Amino acid sequence: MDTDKNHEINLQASEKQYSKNLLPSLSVNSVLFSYHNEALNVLLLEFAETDYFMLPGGFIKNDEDVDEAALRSLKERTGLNNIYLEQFYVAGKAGRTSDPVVLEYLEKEGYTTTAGWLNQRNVSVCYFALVSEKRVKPEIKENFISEYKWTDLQKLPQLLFDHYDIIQKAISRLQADIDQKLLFHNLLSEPFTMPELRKLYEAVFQKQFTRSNFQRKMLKRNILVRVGKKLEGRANKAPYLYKFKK
Amino acid sequence: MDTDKNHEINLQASEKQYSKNLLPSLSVNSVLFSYHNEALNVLLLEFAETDYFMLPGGFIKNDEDVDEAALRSLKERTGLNNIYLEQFYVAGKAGRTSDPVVLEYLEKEGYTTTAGWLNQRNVSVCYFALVSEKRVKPEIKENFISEYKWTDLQKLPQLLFDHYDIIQKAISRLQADIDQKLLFHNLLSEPFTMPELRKLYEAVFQKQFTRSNFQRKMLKRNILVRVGKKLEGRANKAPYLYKFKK
DNA sequence: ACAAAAGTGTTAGTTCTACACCCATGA
DNA sequence: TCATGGGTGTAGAACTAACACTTTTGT
Repeated sequence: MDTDKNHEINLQASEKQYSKNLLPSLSVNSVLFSYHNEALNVLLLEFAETDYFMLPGGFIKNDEDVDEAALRSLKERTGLNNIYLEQFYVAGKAGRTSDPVVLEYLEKEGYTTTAGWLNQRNVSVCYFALVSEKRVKPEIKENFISEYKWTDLQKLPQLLFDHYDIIQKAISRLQADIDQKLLFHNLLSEPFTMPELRKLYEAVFQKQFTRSNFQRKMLKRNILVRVGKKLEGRANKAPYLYKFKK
Repeated sequence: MDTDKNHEINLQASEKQYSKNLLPSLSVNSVLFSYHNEALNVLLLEFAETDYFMLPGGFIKNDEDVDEAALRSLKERTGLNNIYLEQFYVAGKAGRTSDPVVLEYLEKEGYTTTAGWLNQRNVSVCYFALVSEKRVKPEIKENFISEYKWTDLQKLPQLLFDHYDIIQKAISRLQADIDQKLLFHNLLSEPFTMPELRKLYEAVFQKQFTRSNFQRKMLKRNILVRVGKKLEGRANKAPYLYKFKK
């Protein structure tokens, strides 16, 4: 009974998507990381002035690779072209998109349950992206989105759906890949100093690294080139500047 | 023009799936690994007596988690319940399901392009599964599938779609996870000997491990318990037997 | 006794870790 | 000249890799 009814609802919503040449029941979500103020930040969107936040996402066109869809939706949102993007997870739980906060809001505002993309069955292919600070100017044009903000990972607000879990999985994957794939150069603007690089690692792994050993380890990998000295007005020895070796 | 036509085709096929309560455009595929004859094997299905093979897969019910769908389709195919299953990739290229071999076969046999699940746009959530040898009795009930076989990874036949890439990605992920998540105990039947365990590692990584060092490394991790000696009729010292410590 | 293959030991080399020491800079 | 913080050195521990030696077993 009840499942039959839900099925009808899904079918209708799905046909709407098809009419726009979009794959039904499927979407992408992106965990967009930046490094700012010595902390790892993530881009969040506020849902309808509820103080609840969510990850940016988008749908997939019929004739478009899923990877392309992720790149396109980020480009549309941030204007950025050369973003490092990595697929890391599929969120596929059946009930993942029925969030009480959203349902209550829709009911209060008089939306029918077929109103939009919010509460139908949805499987999401999740990506994380790395961007240098300040390169991004997000734009909000979607329905239900009232605001965006960069949030320190240690101070996450309340998140809708399963987006908290998705963020945690993104962090795990970033930690696993940052060394192997040398991802850090997507988060720092060149040139950078060794202490800056170390603090980035400390933000990513949420732990301290011994200063001297960290420097030795990075230098031994032969992936950095010194490009001079940093002459800052600080009461200490000026650190060297480094660039990432191509 | 042409894209509009394809769109119509997809929509029709999609509605067929909905009528069976299945999510459209989305499926799961499983790379089912076993360890047999000192080699890593993978379960493949032959497509319509063409000598081309493919991975087992299945669709996702409307009210079912994607993970559940993967488990269910494996259970239906192999009868196994407690399988280790891990999601590792999403194959999402737009053209991935149009394989010339399949298209030619369908045309030759007089199928229309809306005939089945074979050549519509499809995004596949990929899992790898680990099973002890001999526990599996695959059954073939699908259309177009003429045979199944376990194949040595070093002797793969020609594969349809992007299934070769998927298998390679599965191996990479298995290599990355086998130590961390102690996956080997899903591939060996207990009790096992240290040489057997070593040969499993050599099959997974396709390289030799020094006998003495491998033993030391595994024992130091404190995850194995000796349960006696193997008294085999072999002209050499009988190796110890081990079980996996829970 | 011998071959085969398992268990154990040894040694040199490398890497990790903690900490000490020195150096440059601005107040 | 002092505090701050970056750069470099070093000794001990831990880990790695190659190889030698010993033990068990069936023929």
